[in-house]
Amino acid sequence: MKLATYNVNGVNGRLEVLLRWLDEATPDVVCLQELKAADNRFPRREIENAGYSAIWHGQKSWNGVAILARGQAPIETRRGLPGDLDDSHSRYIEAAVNGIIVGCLYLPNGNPVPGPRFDYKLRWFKRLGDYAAELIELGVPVALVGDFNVMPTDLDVYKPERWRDDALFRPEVKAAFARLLDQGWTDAVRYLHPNERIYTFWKYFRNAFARDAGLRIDHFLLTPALAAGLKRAKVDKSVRAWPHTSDHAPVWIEFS
DNA sequence: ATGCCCTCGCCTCGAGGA
Repeated sequence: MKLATYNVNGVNGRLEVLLRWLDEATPDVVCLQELKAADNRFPRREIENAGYSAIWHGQKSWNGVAILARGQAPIETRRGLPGDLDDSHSRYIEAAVNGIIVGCLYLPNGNPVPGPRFDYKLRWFKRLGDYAAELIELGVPVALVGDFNVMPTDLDVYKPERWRDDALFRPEVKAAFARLLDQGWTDAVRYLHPNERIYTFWKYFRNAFARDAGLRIDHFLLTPALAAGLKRAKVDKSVRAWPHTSDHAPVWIEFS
């Protein structure tokens, strides 16, 4: 099974790039983030014509997540993270697909630090941790996939010293990610490539992609049974160089 | 220390992104 994640930065503005990548990469299941589109603006027909069924949780202008599956319909199991009924951001959707549970998430950015946005990020991360603990206790195969907006270690940042005070790299945020690993989740890309510099995002500014000034912030967290079957992991870096591309590249893993 | 670029909205600049 080939499972992918792609922060598209606007699903309609990015539709041509998304469809081209789906055609070339043919992932079985795809988690999308930053749709930046209301539910009725999701390009369902174009994605179905590409061979994918989808569920999505949209929002006008901001956020928005979706799960796509090739040749089958994802069965929605959750929409929105538990723990705060007043949370209006569309940042989590979950489905049963291909015999596993896939949670697609877009964790808050959190900048500037300090401030209400950073507080919201920490609260959201706490809710994710509480829910992830429940999921892993179930003993069923689960993948938590998406844009976590955290670089877990110095190896995941082109210039760590420049990012120390940023919401993506603050100690509290790295600690929240580490707590997920302590629960028993496996960071799939890092597990397969323990010492490699791997980035999934490059700013649009300052020619960051050409300089390879990147960050690794898009992740796959796997329960033990899924991690045991891991075969490959790759960033489709070439997509980041396409015209009108996202600032993130698609990332995928393969497992049995 | 800041802006660099890019998205969306109802809009030709502002907010947010990371």
